[in-house]
Amino acid sequence: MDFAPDPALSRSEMESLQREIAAAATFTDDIDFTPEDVRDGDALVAGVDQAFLLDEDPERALSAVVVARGGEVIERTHAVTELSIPYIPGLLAFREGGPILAALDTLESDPDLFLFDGSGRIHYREAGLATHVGVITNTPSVGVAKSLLCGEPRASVDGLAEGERVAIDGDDQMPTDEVVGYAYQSRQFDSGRINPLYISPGHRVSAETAVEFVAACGGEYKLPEPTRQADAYADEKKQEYADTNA
DNA sequence: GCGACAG
DNA sequence: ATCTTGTCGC
Repeated sequence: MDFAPDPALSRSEMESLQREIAAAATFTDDIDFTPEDVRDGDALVAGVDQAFLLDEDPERALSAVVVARGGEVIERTHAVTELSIPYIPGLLAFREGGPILAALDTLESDPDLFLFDGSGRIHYREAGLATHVGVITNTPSVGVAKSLLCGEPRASVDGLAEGERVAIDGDDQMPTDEVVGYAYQSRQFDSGRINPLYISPGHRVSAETAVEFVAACGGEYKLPEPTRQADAYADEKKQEYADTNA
C-alpha cells in the first residue's frame, strides 16, 4: 500500500486515502519506552516544525527536525522543498507531508517518537498530519496543535490551571465518538490567559499517553521543548536562505 | 444557504 | 503559516 501524501491526487482521492490511513493507524499504545524514559533521557524525541518561503514561485517549505535526548539536543537537520498545493483545512498532510518526509530522510539518528505541529486523530477522518506521517514511517507519533480543528471539548478549556487537561470527544462531523485527544494546559499564568495545546495520537500512542509524552518533554514554555527547538531552528534556517537568495 | 476550519 | 512595533497589564 502506498500512503504517500501525493499533492497531485484529487480531493476525493485524498479523502479516501485518509480513511485508509486511519484504518491502518493504531490509537493505542504500541511502544517500547515510556514517558518516564523520555524524562530520564532514555528515549529520543524528535520535534518537527516548518517555516515558509512564500515570496517565491513556487513557494517553498523549510522543514526542520530537532532530536533531543533528555534536555540535550543530539541532532538538527532540515530540508527545503517546493510546495505544490495551498493549505486546505483537513488536507494539511498533502501540502506539508512530503516536505516533512524529505527532512526525516536526512536524519542520522533514529528517534523513538515524533512530535508534529498539527493534529493527529483530531481530524475529520482521524488522519491528520501526525497520523499520516506516523503511519508512513511506522513510528510512534503525537500531534501537537495550537488550535482545535474539530471535536468537542467536554468542558470549557478557558483558564485551565497548569497541568490540567480536558478530553476532546469526536463530534458529529467525525466517524467516532471516542476521545480523540486532549486540550492540555502546559503552561499558565495566574491571570489564566494562555490557550491550551491540543494533543492527539498520531500513531501507536493513546490519547492519554500522548499527553504524558508532551508533559515529559518539559520546557519552560507552552510548546514542548523539541517542538520549540524545531520552530526556532526552522526560523533560523529560513533567514539564512532568505539572505542567500537576496 | 449557514457555519467551521491544524498550518 | 506570514506580514510586523509598540504596548497594555500583572
